[in-house]
Amino acid sequence: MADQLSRVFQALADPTRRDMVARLATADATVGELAAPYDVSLQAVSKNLKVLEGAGLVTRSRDAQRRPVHLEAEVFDLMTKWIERYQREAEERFQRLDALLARMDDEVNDQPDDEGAAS
Amino acid sequence: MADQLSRVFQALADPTRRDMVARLATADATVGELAAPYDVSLQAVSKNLKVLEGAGLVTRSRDAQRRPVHLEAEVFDLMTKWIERYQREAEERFQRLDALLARMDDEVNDQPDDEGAAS
DNA sequence: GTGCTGCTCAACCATTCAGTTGAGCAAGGA
DNA sequence: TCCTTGCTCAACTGAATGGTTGAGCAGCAC
Repeated sequence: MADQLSRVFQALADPTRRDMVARLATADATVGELAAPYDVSLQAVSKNLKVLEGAGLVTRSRDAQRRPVHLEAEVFDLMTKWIERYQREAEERFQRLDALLARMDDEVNDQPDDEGAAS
Repeated sequence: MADQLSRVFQALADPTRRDMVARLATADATVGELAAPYDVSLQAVSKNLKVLEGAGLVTRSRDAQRRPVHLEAEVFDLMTKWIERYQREAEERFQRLDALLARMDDEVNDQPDDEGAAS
């Protein structure tokens, strides 16, 4: 099976599942409540919940016949950590490039009559 | 076609593509360079790059026969904005629940002999 | 018990996806 | 000019995905 990070990204790649997560952020809900707004079968919603559950984004408990669904928001950290790492690396690289360009610019300005400076 | 946010999540759901993004964070690379570490055909890598490109995570330019690949890190913001919104909502909800529990606890402590306090 | 509600499981189907191979194209280098 | 390099496109394949329907089960209500 894929690693959790892959499963989280995969789970959120579907607009319906993202919408479910969005709604669960404000309140827990039963499968039926979650299914109501969508024009698909209850079974399809149940399947999507299984995907979210497999990614660790959601847990299901039991209350008589109902299976209330609860959002586990901590899993978001997995993603944000990954994203921020490479966002930061790319940003730092951009800064270095910027500094390099500035330095080259300075050298040109410091020696305006250098025979190599003009093209 | 799916919306961009879906395409970004979808693109990053694959470990190979995430690894490519990770490597592109430190330096641009050609298709061949990117393909080198993986045990798949060049065409497969080219296809994965197309997915990343479709998500806006990457752009390709031209340098003679080579097609240098460049990471566009700004797209990460799309994801982090989505994530942070619902992370925040879930967090606030948790805070409210916490406050409610604290308030209930206070009421019990304030009126310890209330006939309704004990079950 | 019987029946209703809320949900899951199993089987199936169409579509998408990640990989393959084979062909071909653009841009130097001989 | 022909060859090599670096890559893309097209067609195919097997596996996974997202949906369907039908059956069935757990937990109340009667």
